[in-house]
Amino acid sequence: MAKTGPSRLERRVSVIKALAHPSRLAIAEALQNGEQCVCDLRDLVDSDLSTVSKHLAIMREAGLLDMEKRGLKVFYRLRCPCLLSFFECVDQLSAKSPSAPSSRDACRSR
Amino acid sequence: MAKTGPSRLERRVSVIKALAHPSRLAIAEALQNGEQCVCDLRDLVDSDLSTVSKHLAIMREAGLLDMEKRGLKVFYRLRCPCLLSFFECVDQLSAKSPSAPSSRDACRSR
DNA sequence: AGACTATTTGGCTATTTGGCCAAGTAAAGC
DNA sequence: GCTTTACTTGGCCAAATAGCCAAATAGTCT
Repeated sequence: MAKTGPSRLERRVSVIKALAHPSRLAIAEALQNGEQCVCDLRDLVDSDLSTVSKHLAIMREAGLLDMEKRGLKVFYRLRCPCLLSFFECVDQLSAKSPSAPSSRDACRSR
Repeated sequence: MAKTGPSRLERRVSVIKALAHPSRLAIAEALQNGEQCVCDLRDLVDSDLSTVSKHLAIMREAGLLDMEKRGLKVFYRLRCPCLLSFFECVDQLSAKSPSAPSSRDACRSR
């Protein structure tokens, strides 16, 4: 039963990669307020529809998004609201300038 | 005072990008157990020392790591322990197969 | 069926990223 | 001051990623 598949590390990386792009991150942020169709998201990130569609495919394959077709439109939504806490962590890390002198306590929890 | 600098989105992206690579993520995970020197981390990810050093620079510039030179060795440590909760979120997202039928409740908190 | 709208997919190039080697720097030991 | 150890930096090439256009698909409407 050689059901090896991607390791935990690889799965983690694919989720993180799916957020590691300005347009994709902006999409994830926007979807925190509820589902949106592809054309709305295209307006948000202002790039070609095909480009947006490919970004969404990456996020979907990483497990970030669910899609649902209703009529002509396809609606995407976050599969997990835990992104909120995820972003809080990211913001704490990005709050201070890189390795600045007094940055040792960028997060209070230490 | 045109002190624009990188936007919040760009800063978030740079933190996330710094984790979006198997070696870098493995390093971040390892550092959850405390600081390590570069040569230890090189053993961990098993690539050229120069490659590891560049990975560490990326993580440092993103604000993820602090470095400290003691004697000949350079020690790196996480600047923020909130990565734990970050990874919990990532794991919830990566736990289920992409958009599988019954995956709507990959996270209980909904 | 044909036209129209919304989205995805394929193909192509341009840019970015990753990794190795070689050279450079910095602290320690002799 | 020369050697060794521990790392960083620069250069170069290969591979991955991003974005655009054109073509394909799917659902609506007439």
